Amino acid sequence: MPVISAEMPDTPESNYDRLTIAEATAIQKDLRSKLSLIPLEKPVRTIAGADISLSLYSQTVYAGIVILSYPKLQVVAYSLVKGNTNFPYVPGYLAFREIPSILKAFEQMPVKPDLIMFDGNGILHKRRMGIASHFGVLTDTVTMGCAKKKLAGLYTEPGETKGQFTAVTDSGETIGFAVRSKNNVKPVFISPGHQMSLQDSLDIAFKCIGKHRLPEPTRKAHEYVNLFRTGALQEGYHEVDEWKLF
DNA sequence: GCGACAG
DNA sequence: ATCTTGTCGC
Repeated sequence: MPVISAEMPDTPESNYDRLTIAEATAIQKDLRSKLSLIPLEKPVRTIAGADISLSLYSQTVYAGIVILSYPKLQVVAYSLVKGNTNFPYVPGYLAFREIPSILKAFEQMPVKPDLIMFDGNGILHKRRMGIASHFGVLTDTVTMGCAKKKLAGLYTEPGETKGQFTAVTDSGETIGFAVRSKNNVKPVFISPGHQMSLQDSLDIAFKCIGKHRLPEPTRKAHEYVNLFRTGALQEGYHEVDEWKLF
C-alpha cells in the first residue's frame, strides 16, 4: 500500500499543506523504513545550518540554509527563500511545516553542503522521524538535529559544566543526547538525522560548539533568516567574498 | 482526566 | 516561533 498516491500528491511543495495528521504519520512511518544510521563515510569539509523565521500572525516563512567551512566554521555561502506555510505547528510534525520552504532553499544551492544541521530533531522523535531525518531521507543527504527543548524520551540532567552530556533514551534505546554546550545553561538535544551514527552526531556537535549555547551552524542559520525577514539580507543564493575569509 | 509537547 | 525591558552573571 503506497503512501504516495494521486489523492496524496508526492512533493512537499504541493501537498504537505493539506495533509491530515493521520496521513502525515503514515508518511513518517514510510520514511523511517528508508532511514540509515551508518557511520559517516566521507570527510566533512562544509557543514550547513537550516532554519526558518516567521512573523507573528503571518503564514509567510523566511527559510535559509547557511554553509560554513569545517572545521573552521566560517560562513562561506547562504541560500534564502521566502515561502508559505499552512500546515500548523503540531509537536512531532514540524517537518511538514518547515520542509517545503527549506527544500526550496536547498534546491537553489549550486553546491550542496556535506552535512546539514537542523533546528529540531533527527531520530530523537517518537517515530524516529524528526525534521532532520525527514529531510535527509527525502533528499538522500547527511543530516543531524539540534533542538533547544526535549521532544521525546527520558534523560538525566548532565553536569552543569560545558562538555558534560547524558543519553536520551526511549524504551531503553538511545535516541540522542542532552549536551551541556556551555556552563550553566540548559542543554541542547543532539541526534543523528540520516546517514550518520549517534556517535557521529555527538562528535560533530562538539566540534561545532563555540562561545554560545547553540552550535555555530544552527546559530548562524537562525541569525541569517532573521536578517532576511527584517530586510537586511535579500532572497537568493549568495557566496561570501573571498577576501572576507582570509 | 492529567501531564507532555522540536519550532 | 514571535512580541518585549530590564537585569543578573561571567
